[in-house]
Amino acid sequence: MLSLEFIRKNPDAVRRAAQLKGEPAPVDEILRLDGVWRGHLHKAETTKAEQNELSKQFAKSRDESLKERLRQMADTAKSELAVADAVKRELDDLLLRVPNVFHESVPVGESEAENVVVREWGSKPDLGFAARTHYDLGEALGILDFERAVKIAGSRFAFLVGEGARLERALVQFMLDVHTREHGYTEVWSPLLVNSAAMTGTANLPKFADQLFKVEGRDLWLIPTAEVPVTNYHREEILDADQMPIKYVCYAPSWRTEAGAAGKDTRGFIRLHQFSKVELVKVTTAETSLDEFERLTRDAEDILQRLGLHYNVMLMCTGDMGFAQYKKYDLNAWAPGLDRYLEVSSCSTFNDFQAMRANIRYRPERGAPPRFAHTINGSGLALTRTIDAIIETYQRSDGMIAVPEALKPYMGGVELIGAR
RNA sequence: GGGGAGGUGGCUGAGUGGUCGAAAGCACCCGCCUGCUAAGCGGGUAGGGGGUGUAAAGCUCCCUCGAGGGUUCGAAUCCCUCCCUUCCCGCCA
Repeated sequence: MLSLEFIRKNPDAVRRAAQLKGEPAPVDEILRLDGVWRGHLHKAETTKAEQNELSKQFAKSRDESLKERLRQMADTAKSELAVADAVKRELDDLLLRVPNVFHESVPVGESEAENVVVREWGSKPDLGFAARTHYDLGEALGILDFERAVKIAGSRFAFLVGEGARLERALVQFMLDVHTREHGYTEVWSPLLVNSAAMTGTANLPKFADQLFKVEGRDLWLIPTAEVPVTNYHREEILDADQMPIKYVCYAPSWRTEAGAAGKDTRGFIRLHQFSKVELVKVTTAETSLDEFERLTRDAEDILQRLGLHYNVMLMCTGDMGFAQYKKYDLNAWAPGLDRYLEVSSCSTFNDFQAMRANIRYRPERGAPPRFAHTINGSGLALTRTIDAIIETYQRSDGMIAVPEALKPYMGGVELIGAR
């Protein structure tokens, strides 16, 4: 969230950022309630101060004639505070609904059409024959099964079978190994159900409740990304600056309702209610967050390069970047069969927006007052669509799929999927 | 699931109605002392919010002893609800 203080001092900047993001922002209502809140709070606190003073006198003198005044003061302080608290709750709720501002390097734009490709790696492969889609190939090879998933769970679910499931496991191992051994991340295994406080910390609540699966009758939600539990790992903590940046990598399944995506990507292994992801999360100081964000993006890109997949890096424009993000890159891998790019990673930095919600702070130096940390995350990578890109990029004219060099050590001797 | 114990500052741990945001110890910081280090001596060290201030500093007030309610002029201390930790029993991958 943005702090009340920041909104007080920069109401126009907040309004402008929200408008360019295409998000509503109740700035006027916040400023109004802020005045009301402070009025009642001030009254409550001054009354309380008088009461405390007189109460001390009473403790000494036991002068019963003071009691009636004390009682009145207590009543006044209590009722004023009750009003102040009620207004503050309303205010806090509105604050959670104000979108983040964005970095000056973010292009202004309304839709994905105004996103900017900042770099590309590799080129579209020339297969020498008509490329088939991953779902066509996958079903033919028996490594992807959508029909049976419908029977078990419904649409937007899938089974990976045999060498398909093995491919997913190989990718997970490969990515975790690279990020832990070469990029310096600490591996984390986390709860896959989290409470509302955690969801609020990463800004999935209150605005995006309809995107989440909820456990009936309990304050537990299925995570839409490991970003939620891992970022919240340090909630309510004050960290030491010298232990930062903190870097975690976490493999976890993710669940999303895909509300609002009806009819979109219904075909194929692209947009599912459940998918796997290796997630990168950093908690950094204010000074280093932009650099660390660039590095995290490169760490994710490194996986694509090692897999030999053509991709681009796209800088999201204001209208396409989202409520909480301060700056965001998407990594899009080329899928020759689909003849389009697939978003395999989304890397974002949040400034102190999430840290403020989750109350993650650090002490810049010994004895200094705590500051809010900066949080960063990105997929490194999403498994589902990476598998699509691999299948379509490494397909052969005979319908079999070559295993990328980097994955061979993880495939238990399988070098060609479909050969058996 | 049943029963017992317990949640206090960075840590350990006192504190059962007022003078307690909180003894003491540890840790850490600043001085002094000292060939150097250690020891010793003195001082300091929680977080949040409001007001004032151009701002920083400062001053001042309020809140916070797991969370939320309640009793009381006054609550870390009494009462209620919830959460969590731990031990014993039961169950279980």
